[in-house]
Amino acid sequence: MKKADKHQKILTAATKVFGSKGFFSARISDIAKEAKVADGTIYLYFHNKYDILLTLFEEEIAKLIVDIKAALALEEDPRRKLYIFALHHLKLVIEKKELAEVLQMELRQSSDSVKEYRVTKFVDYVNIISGIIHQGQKSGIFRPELKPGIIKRAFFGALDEMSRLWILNSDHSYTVSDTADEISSIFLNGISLPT
Amino acid sequence: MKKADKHQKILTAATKVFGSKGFFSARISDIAKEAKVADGTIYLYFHNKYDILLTLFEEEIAKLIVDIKAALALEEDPRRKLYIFALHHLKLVIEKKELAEVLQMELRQSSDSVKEYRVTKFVDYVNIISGIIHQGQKSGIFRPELKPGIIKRAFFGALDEMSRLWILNSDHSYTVSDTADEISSIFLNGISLPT
DNA sequence: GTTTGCAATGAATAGAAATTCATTTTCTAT
DNA sequence: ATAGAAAATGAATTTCTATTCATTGCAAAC
Repeated sequence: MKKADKHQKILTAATKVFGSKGFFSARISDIAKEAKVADGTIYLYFHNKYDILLTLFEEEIAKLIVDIKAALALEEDPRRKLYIFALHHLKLVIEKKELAEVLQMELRQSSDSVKEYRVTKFVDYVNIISGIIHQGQKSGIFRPELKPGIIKRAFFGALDEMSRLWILNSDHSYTVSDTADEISSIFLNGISLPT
Repeated sequence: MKKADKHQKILTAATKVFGSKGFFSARISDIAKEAKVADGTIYLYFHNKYDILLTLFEEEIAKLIVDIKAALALEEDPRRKLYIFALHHLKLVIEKKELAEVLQMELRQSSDSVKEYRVTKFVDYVNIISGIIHQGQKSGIFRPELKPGIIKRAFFGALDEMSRLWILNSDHSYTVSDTADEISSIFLNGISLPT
């Protein structure tokens, strides 16, 4: 097995374990077991437990940003873009459940190092939304008096809370597309100028 | 000092410590120090570390639900009610910063016991919103095809995400009332029937 | 002033788990 | 086939901190 493979294998295992038990309750030996390597092997690839979490963020959120930007590049209309963002985000939550669980929990930790991290990668992701709002305001589709800084948060928060419902309760009363429809519909009605 | 005082003193200290370091990184000795009691004293009032967290939820969220229900009882119009909820919630975040931090973080933990807890108290709180939506739909003010189960989440998520911004970044670009205005305005526009 | 019972203390204990490292296994080049 | 290097192993060590409990302090009762 190539070195890169084992790096990824450990990260995948860590995602699973962190996702189900949370960072603090996860033991290195759990991750090792899941990845089918010895405990010590993990230290050949990562400095320590926290480094695994950081690397996971770094690599996974980066991928995510690339993906969603690619999807958005195909659209011009800000209204469509907002919908695409919602759909894409919610799909991700279903398809990469474990990763979503890790993000859900760990982004909220208040350890200083996570705080510092958050202001880089995570904010990049959320700023994609304010970009869309901005564009819509410039082209006269969205109400100009609304603050993109608040809307991006509100919109992201709305999506994120739905994820929480799905992840924590395994509740699937609502489908991804119903939810994306309904949330973007509320927001689009809420922020669009009357025509 | 009366017994009840010390119980409260420890809870207050715990709120502060959990809020700033998170449950897992907080040491019992940190809490003891903050409360100005000996480590052992804490065990005269609580069974264990986790019991402190649970009690904190139990007592504080209960107070919160009572408060907000009282404020809402004074209003009849569902549109006003939604605004009041937003304002009340955001005010709380500012006034009881440490409690808000604890809720932010700990409600997202995936330990089974927290999960179980969440389905009782916390859901009661969020259900206040769906109650308002329901009322508004019955009286023909809100679009009837929207699902209260999604809206409540979206609305709560939007508020909660703003809290996160304030708590984690000490960012105060936006005031409480501006934010409550803007978020409830977006939602009210988004969910109301055209008049 | 002494006894009694409850509350508080904090040093000692115990358990858990992150990390290390001497040893073993696997791979690579000759 | 074999030496030497590189990677992997997992038992032993170290660290950390929740919890315990023998001791001390204190206030009311007698």
